Amino acid sequence: MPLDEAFIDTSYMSYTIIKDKRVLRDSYIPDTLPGREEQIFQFSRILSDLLVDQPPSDVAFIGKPGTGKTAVVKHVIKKYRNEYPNLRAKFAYVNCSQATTAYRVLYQLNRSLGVLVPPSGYPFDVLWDKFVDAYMTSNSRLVIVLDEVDLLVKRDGGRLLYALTRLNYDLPEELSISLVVISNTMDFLERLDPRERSSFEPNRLQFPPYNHPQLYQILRQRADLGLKVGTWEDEALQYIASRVAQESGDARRAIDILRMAAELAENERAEKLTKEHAIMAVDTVNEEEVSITVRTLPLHHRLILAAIADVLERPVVRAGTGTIYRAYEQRASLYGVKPLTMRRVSGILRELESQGLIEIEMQYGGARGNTKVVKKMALPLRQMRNLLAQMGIR
DNA sequence: TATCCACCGGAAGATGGGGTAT
DNA sequence: ATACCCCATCTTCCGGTGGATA
Repeated sequence: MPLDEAFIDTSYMSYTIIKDKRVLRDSYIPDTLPGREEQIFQFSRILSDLLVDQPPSDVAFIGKPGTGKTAVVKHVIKKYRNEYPNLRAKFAYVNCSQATTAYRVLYQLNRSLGVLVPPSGYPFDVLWDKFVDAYMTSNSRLVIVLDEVDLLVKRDGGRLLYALTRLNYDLPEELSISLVVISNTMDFLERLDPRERSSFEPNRLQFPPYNHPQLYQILRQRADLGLKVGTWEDEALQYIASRVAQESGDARRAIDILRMAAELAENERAEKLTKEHAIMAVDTVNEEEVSITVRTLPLHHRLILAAIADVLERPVVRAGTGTIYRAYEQRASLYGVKPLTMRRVSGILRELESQGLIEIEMQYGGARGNTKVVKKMALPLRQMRNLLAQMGIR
């Protein structure tokens, strides 16, 4: 018997529940996607034009966060790459949340064609020409996936989309560019100006929120792959599934909760992941998420958040933009910085809303005027205060 | 019916900080 | 060193908005 065996403490191992942590992250893409069979079928069918060397039509994936849009795209593209290695087609995937400007998207596209250009400092036209040149000589059809395209369109107004679709008219028969755009909402299509809309009319693939049985299947799949046999109770999965189905149908969130529940169970050296762990995990995931986003917030965003807490503390006062702004001015002078303008603060309130840190409701009319009113924060006031205090704002 | 209040949100320009090329 | 680029963040400016009020 090996000598060192006696010196290794293996007792903690018997409590281990997690088998493969990667599986419990939402970036992991499993071999099958429960509940998205129809979308996979549709998208595969659209791409199948490539098999007869025809250009596939453009597609728009529409659906709320965590409804499997990105997963379906990656899944199907992977399948095509594996099953048809000799296909005369290239796929390029760009996530516009990392590349929010036309310049940076083009930078990514160049890279995926093997052209290295500087990440900034170059004239846009040069990047465009390089891209076109590189594509012309590639001798294959191109499918460009633009994930979170609404972020790009918001800034760029869709000029890049227009340029890319227009390019098709100048290409020879055997070349083509097809766009697959992914978006949370449909309103980015309305943001495009009329000229663009007439040349860009994608097929629409809807991604509805997952329901309870679908979420259960997803969790079941992750548990089977990522957790050890017999270390979890079915009830826990059912609880997460029903909870998430009610509030959002967001699979990403369900998977997060499952992972957190498993970690909680391990931490207290439980033998099994139970429903109680799942219940606790819901709150913990919330806290963790908020804490992470608040930590990355710039100074003035934090001051505004603190000002909102100040105002909400006095329930008599309406937490409208004006009141919040005056509280923020005090915070700023206390902190010794020059306050931003009201226009800017108004915009930041919207930013905080879209980051899920506050809830806003519009109130129209009256002598009090039109204003945003903050209804509540993502965490109880005390917790939010603590968080801000940790960052020197008290 | 006109006006006003108190804020909304688009557009455009300023600012400052990153970069490249010569 | 100089002359260009890109770009996020703010400021400035300004035409809405809709019930309350005169």
